[in-house]
Amino acid sequence: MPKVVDPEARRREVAEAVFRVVRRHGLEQASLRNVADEAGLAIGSVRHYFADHDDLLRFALEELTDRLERRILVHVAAVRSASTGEGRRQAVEDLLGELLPLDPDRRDESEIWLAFTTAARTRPALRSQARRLHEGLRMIVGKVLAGGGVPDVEVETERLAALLDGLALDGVLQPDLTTPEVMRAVLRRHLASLSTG
Amino acid sequence: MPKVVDPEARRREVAEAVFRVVRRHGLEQASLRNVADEAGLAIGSVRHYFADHDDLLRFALEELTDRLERRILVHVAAVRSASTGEGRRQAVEDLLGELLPLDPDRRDESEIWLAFTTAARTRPALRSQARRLHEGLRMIVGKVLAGGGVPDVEVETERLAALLDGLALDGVLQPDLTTPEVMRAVLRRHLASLSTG
DNA sequence: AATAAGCTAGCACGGATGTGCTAAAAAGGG
DNA sequence: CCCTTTTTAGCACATCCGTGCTAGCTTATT
Repeated sequence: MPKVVDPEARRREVAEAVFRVVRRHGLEQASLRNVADEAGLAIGSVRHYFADHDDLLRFALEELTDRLERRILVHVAAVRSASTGEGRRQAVEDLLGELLPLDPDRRDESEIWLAFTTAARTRPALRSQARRLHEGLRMIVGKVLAGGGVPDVEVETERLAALLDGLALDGVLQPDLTTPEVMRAVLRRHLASLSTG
Repeated sequence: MPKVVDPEARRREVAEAVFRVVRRHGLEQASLRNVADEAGLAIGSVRHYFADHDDLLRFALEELTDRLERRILVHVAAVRSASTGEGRRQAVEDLLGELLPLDPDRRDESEIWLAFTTAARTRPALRSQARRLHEGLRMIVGKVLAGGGVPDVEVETERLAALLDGLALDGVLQPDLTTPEVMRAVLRRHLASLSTG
């Protein structure tokens, strides 16, 4: 009977506003007021869709996870179909590159990822989702390595995953030093050393 | 004529209080009030030693940098003196291990490092010091690799530095998964692959 | 003992934050 | 057309923040 608004779509729009605020001014500035302003809504409207502030941030992190997962899954299929050799090498590089701030879109996503995962250390509301994201990434990396016949999969998984996390961190915090070219070169070098070593 | 208090020592004590608050509750909780409470001082006393809030955080980050630098420099000498072979390998591992959360002390330091460097992205007051820290670490890693006769020093420096950053990040955020043993194994594996590859 | 300076304590202000609550507005089904 | 229910808007309150000020305390020197 009333104005019908897909509540899930609305929540996603608000999450987008959260992302923009976080990118520009950091997670600690993602207050209800700032987010509502950024979304062009009144604070009361935002609160109608979210139980409280924690609920808002939690949903935003879930949204980020979903988006990332969707993007990665496409590449997983590509790696599977690219049977072997050079084709597979490129597919793996493309897959892992999705986790690095190589272009403006992925840069935004990495900035948001970094803000949320680090915040999760002291924000209980974010911990479980941050944990899920962390484990999901390890699972993907582990499967890629196992599929490539890399020995010592456990250590190598953590090594590659840590390298990706570190590259993303550096690329976000010192983008003029850790440029996309540098990140690509490092990733390629690492993958090459896994094949020969 | 008045009670004489070494002001620099006082500033360092307050910085310690900042560190404790940051470790426990995050950088965004390091307000003048919380820090003063933690230090057992009145807010007015803290403000007597620091021009403003930015000055406090800036000094704390400089203090962290100094402490880290002092610890690393000892190991640099050790690496230089350990001429070659197994002795050098262990010395290098010990040096780089200082940058990882391998024990409670270094864990504290890594937590604080992560909080400050990530905060520097959106806090202008911290940017220059965070930059200096970042570059200092690269310099150390670069020299270690060059001294070890590693080819492609530039790419390898960024690769190892990113790996260390990533390991520290994971060790801080998921300490039950990325344990000291895991970190040590990954670091050792990486260093080994540099020698043989 | 008097004094002058460093040091400590804390009040007051304007602004921001999360949340409880109320009331207006909007719009599709009767 | 009207009514019901979702959606929107916003006020009010307690709390916290950084900072400008102003006193009072403490103590080494004269």
